[in-house]
Amino acid sequence: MDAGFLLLPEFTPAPLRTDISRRRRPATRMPRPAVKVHHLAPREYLFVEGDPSNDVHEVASGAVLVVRTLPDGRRQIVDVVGPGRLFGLTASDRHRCSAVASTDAVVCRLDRDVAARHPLIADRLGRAALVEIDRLRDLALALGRKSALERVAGFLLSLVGEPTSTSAEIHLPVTRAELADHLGLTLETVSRTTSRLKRDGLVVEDRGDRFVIADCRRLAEIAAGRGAAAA
Amino acid sequence: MDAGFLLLPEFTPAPLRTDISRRRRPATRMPRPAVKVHHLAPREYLFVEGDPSNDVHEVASGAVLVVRTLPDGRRQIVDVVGPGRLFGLTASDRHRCSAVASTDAVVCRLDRDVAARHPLIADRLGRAALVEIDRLRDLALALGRKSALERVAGFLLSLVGEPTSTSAEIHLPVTRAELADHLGLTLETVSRTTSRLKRDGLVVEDRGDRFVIADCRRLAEIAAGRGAAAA
DNA sequence: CGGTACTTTGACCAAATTCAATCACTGTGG
DNA sequence: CCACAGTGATTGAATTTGGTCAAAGTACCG
Repeated sequence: MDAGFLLLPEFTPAPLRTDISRRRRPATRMPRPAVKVHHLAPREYLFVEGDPSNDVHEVASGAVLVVRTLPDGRRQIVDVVGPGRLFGLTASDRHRCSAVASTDAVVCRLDRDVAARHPLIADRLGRAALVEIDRLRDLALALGRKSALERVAGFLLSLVGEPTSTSAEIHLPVTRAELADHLGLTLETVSRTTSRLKRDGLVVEDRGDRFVIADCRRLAEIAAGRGAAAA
Repeated sequence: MDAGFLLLPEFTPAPLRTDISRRRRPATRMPRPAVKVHHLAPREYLFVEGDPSNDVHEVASGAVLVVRTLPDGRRQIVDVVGPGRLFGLTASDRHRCSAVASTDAVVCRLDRDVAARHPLIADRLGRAALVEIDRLRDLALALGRKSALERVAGFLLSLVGEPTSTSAEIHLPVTRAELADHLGLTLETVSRTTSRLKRDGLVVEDRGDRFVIADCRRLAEIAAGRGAAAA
């Protein structure tokens, strides 16, 4: 596990990666704040709703789901956090979400106040909060106004690193059920939708959690609601 | 217009109010950053998607809608901003949302970098960002997992100031269409839902934009998905 | 009084959910 | 090595929630 190297590095507008391809280090030397490293098995919880929100977290490897739950069990995954991204931000002194690993994962935990006193980290924290806002607005747009096809297309695209190539290989770090809980759908609808994408030749699947997007541009058109058959 | 007094005061976890009931001032004296005051008519835009995001805004009076739009015109209102709240936060150097007044409104505009250098305001900005994250997560939960009835009930409750009394009077600062665009519904569904709430005696309506919530507790149960007839 | 903008209501429709098998893959034990 | 759970994914049929289309209804304003 190479988690120890990822000590709250400079912010990366990181795409979701399940492997760590490079390491970054702060531009200046500061006293290292104490970071606790956690290893999580799939479905293992890091914190749950109601826990004190004294610390912030960073994913070193794997993926962590941030989940908001209704009393009757319905749940909305508000974030799928991949390596290099911070999570656990809230204005409240208690978490209003839970955090679960969706794969084997390593996360770094850092005391919130310590982080706030460390100028470099504090800056990164502020930036991460703003990025989170942008991300959540996109999610709201998807949940409120997009069709199942558009939502799924958008999510698959979000797994692609650079928005470049016309084709890309991605790894789904979540099950269909989790995808459904993230996209406000049922797992059956998600399954039908991915099947349709395959049937239409937009993606090729190998082994359930591994996809090849045939044409990112087309998929992006669909995700943006500009696709021919948006429904 | 008493907007001049509201010079980015201390953060208030303010409920949506369309009248200014009190003023606050910073705890310490700092050189006043230059604030520009804007008066907006209903449906007047303050900024649109793509505009440079060089400044942050605060609503002094009225209400402002922050809107994310799809190329084909579908839109998601990601925030309904009432007096005392900041808006216009983003990680990007260009706005990815538009901001429109839904009523006559007064907003204060402040340069972002100036704000960042002003410790008190910077602090408030950071806090506001975290509050925004919590708010957007709630919205995502509503859009992704709640029924029309639950969404409308939740929105009406969000208009109530203190979460105290068993009954409360509220003012809707938005049209049915705007409410629909905020809750991911159509205006017809919103209308049907408010009608149902009236029929069931949960709210009483006078004059379209003025409601009396009969029993906040019951409405909260419904909004949380615990209500008897959640559908 | 007529016009405009917004809201309500109704009838019908469709996208997505629900319920229910079935299928595919993995790992285990005989 | 193969049968068999067990987990997750897919597919199908029926249902439902909310959307679409259309027609009134209501309030406000010149």
